Amino acid sequence: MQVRTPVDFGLMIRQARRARGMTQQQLARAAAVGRQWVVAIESGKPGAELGRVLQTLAALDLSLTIHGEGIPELRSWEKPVETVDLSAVLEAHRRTEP
Amino acid sequence: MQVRTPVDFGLMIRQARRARGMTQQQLARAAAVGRQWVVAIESGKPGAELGRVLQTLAALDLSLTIHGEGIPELRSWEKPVETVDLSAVLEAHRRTEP
DNA sequence: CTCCTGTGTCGGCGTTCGCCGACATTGTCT
DNA sequence: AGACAATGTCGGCGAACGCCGACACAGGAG
Repeated sequence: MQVRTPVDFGLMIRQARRARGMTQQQLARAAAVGRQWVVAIESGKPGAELGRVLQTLAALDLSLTIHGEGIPELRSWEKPVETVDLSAVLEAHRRTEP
Repeated sequence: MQVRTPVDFGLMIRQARRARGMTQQQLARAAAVGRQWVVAIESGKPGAELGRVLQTLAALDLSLTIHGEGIPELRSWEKPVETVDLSAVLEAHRRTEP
């Protein structure tokens, strides 16, 4: 789901919170923010501080992805391990030493 | 690319800005924020306000995606148009009226 | 009906943000 | 060498943030 505005964040957070059966109070504790702040962010407050937003997303186990020109698809440590065709390697080896 | 912390946002924004050959000043103008603010966000300021961050991402033509349990994959208006096998439809029609 | 929970709003307070102007530093030109 | 652009940092100021306590208003459960 794409997010373009603070309101989008609000809707997503509320939706995820409800889906987990959490109350605003519980989410606030889990994210280490005030309950009021949760009310504010869920209503789409544009002035909300980035750090707390990310804390909240983490508390809800939500993940954020960014993409566009000049942005790699994955982080270096997220890169899948290079795959190898083991059979081909063994076959090649057998040919060298029958 | 996944973003978890304000620093991640900073790195991505800087990378995208450079990829577009923009200066901090230009980005600041395009995003309607102060040049200093760009310096701050690129260094990963956690207190940065959400609204400006989104403005900046938009100015760089970057898109944010959120996913997790309870979050739909697409917005309603983003749902791909239902595909139809035109050939099958025509074929079926031919069978009814040869 | 009453009690309780969940949510939204108010005022107050201390902290922090964001903008501006100015300066220092670095790297790249001629 | 000097000149210039780009970046990062400082202080000051007004505005907004976020937390707290308290209250009002549904909505259910007893």
